[in-house]
Amino acid sequence: MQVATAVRISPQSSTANVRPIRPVLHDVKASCGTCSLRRICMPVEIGDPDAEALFDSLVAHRVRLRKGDVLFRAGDRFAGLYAIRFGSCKTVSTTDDGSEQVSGYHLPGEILGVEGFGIDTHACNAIALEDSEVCVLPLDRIEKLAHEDPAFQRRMYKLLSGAIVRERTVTLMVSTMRAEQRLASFLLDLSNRYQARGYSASEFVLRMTREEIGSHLGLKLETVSRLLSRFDDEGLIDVSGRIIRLLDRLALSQLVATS
Amino acid sequence: MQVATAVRISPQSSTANVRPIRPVLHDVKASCGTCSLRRICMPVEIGDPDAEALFDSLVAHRVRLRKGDVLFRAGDRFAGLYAIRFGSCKTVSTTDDGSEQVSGYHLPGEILGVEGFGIDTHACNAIALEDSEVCVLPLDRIEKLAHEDPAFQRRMYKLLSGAIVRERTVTLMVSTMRAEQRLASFLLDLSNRYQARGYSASEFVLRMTREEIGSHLGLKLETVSRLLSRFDDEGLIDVSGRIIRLLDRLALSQLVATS
DNA sequence: CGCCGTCTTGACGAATCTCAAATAAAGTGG
DNA sequence: CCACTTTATTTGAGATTCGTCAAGACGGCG
Repeated sequence: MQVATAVRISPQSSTANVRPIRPVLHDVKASCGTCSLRRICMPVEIGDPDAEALFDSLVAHRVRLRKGDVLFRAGDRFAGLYAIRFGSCKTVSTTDDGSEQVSGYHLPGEILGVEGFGIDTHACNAIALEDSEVCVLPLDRIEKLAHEDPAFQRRMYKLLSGAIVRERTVTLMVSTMRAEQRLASFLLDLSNRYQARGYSASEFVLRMTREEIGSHLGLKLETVSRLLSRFDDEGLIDVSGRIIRLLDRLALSQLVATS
Repeated sequence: MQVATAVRISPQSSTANVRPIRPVLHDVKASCGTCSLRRICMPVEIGDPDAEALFDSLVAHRVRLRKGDVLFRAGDRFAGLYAIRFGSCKTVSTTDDGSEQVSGYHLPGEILGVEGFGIDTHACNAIALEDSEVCVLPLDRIEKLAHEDPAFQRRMYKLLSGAIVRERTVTLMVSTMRAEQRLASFLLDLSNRYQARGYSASEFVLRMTREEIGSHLGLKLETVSRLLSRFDDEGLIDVSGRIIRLLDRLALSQLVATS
């Protein structure tokens, strides 16, 4: 049986020349039914007890990741989806002509790997930004469940189309907004997502470097740094390294809205 | 029964305040089996005669669109997917804060509406760029076929995940490439897609205005115009209004590849 | 304590946008 | 089919935003 293997990459090597160091597998009995993130992760439309029973067969096991570990790599055989249980991951997309970009910043309850669904290989790299744990949802179980339960089937479609819409929003943001608007938008989005997960909406820790944030927003690290400093000066936020406190959400929203 | 109605919008009104003028419905008996675009549009992995029979039930009818007609609008109830039979469409995404972008330029054989799949409403507007005809694939037929035929199910997943990957590529292009690279990339992509459909790879007509192209690439119309002129001066392409002839693909490719 | 990766800040330059005006093309009604 | 209106395109000059290069500060870790 093909299992997901998480490999750790040494900090200096970015993507090329990585060797598997430590396959980390945890075989915790996992159940979505008792998971606190279920609302966010896999909400079934109706509280159907049958569906709930089906759900418990979805997660095969969990994988522990340490900061920098690679969950999957572009070109890897698509074996299933991954749900973040705690921690955070980034996904990095690469083009044939060498350019590279942080395409996503993923929080607990979010599903990774959707871009490989239906294709046989993953199209990006997923890397842990801190010590994390993910639930492994094997492809065959997903397909079985989808076939048996129309509600779950629809949930899968929703997952995929939602990813399309989110990608478009990112494109739109990157191509129509100025740097300050992109960053404000990024901070507000993070705030909302943390809040939805029960964390503080006004204070959180950025798990990405300035460079990674810049890559995600189509900016250079110096621009990100300068803007964070400026937002701080203007009293919009409070920056202490990677700890961010939002002081004036309204002003941030207005900044995004200004043409 | 809810059917797709194509409405025509007057040129001056862009998106807001549009009224249905002329619901155009054609009830041509349609079959994928005999369609010349099948390879591109709905390729089934194996030439399975059973699958082919199923396929013929997929298209309910076809709709004729005139230039400027709206196929569906953001917020419209999602009733199914649309396959372009001839002609071309653009999709326009809007954010709540008012910014708007041409998110796609769609050619014959391409499927529209995937971003609404699994959600109950469409998330963007689809507008005909010229007189066109699209096949209507109603949701219930898609779901039925997907449930009965695993190969078709996989095809659907592939369609959705492919859209995710394509969106990411666009984001990456917009956020990492310079204007000239984006435009060169756009022209080469169009050329490839026309070729795949049996049209000339070296000469084609742009169905979008400079402004729409700019919107799609995250550029202003003046920049698009200037660059087209420059490519023409440099002998890379020949521009006559919206007719484009690619003269030096290699140079265009190299332009895209240069860091 | 010193190294290394990360972050901050400044000065300068290049890419792209904005504004403006002229020209070309397309659509409209007689 | 033509004159007229509207829209689309081209091109220039100047302004602006953001990237580039560079130097130093900060902070975690061995």
